[in-house]
Amino acid sequence: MKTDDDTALEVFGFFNEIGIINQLSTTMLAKSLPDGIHPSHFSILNHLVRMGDGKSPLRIASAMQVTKNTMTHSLKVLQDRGYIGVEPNPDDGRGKLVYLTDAGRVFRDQAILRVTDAFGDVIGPDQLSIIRRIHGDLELIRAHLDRNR
Amino acid sequence: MKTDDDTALEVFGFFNEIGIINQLSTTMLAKSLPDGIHPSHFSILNHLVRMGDGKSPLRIASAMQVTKNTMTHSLKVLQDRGYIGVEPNPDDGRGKLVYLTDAGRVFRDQAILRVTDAFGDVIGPDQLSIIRRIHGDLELIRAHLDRNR
DNA sequence: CTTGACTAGTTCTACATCGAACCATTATAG
DNA sequence: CTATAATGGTTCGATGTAGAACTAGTCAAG
Repeated sequence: MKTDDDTALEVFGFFNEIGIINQLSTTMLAKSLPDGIHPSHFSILNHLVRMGDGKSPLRIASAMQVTKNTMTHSLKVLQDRGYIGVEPNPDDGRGKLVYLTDAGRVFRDQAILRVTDAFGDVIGPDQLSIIRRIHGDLELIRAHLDRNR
Repeated sequence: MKTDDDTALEVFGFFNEIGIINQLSTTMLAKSLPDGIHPSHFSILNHLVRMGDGKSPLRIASAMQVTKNTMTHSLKVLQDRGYIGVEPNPDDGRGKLVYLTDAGRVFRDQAILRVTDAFGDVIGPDQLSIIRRIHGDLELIRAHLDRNR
């Protein structure tokens, strides 16, 4: 019969597996990006392209699951590189809005190509079918964790 | 018909989901550990308890998927706290061996209780069944990434 | 033996990230 | 209206982590 302890180990083992996969994939991603651009920066650009820009820093932070102070820092890096522009929100004196620049879009598109290449070398048909199989379940877990934070 | 780009987005979305789950679970874990003990530190203690101590720093680093310089740092923290002892390897003048102290074992056991509590509040039967369902697939992905690093 | 390649750990520097304290603006209650 | 609470961002200090260069010990080839 299963004890609570067994269950705990099961849960812990699961998140451990998640952590290592994250570690390995982040490292792969980092290696296929140019120097000075961290995976998290790329992720922000990608988010803005896919979801549309003109979002507030706080909204982006929430989507990326990082704190707002981290987002302040990351946006500064992207702004210094000329990939985004940050402007005050005309409707709210406290807020700001983030826009992609042309350079930002170009950089993101080129980065996608390089990243796709790098991952294509490692992710074969077998892995792809696993990814497709469990993606929905991962979404459920993520949504649940997010809701019960 | 599916293009390469669609596939890339699928793969990217998968790792993104993994990253967010990792982020959320790490944050949960961090909150249920006492101040000054990072999840990665806890993970090392846990590893030593489960796999047996007397391992070299490099072996532990490899198991945790961090670099050896990171491991040097983490072990120093654990040693300062009195949770581990580090001794020279009698069979290899270059190497060292890591041992758990009694305090380390006690701390780990207490931490397990607190962590189990915290996760028990969030992980219900539905989540547990998902975890059981996809754990094997995650192992496959992890092993593949590890092999093709 | 001795030299050159390899391995185990450390140190240094850089950076992403967090928590906490803080400022400015907006919203709400009395 | 005014005082208080809540919200959006920034700044500061601390810390985990990676990459590169380095030291010291081991191993292998001649």
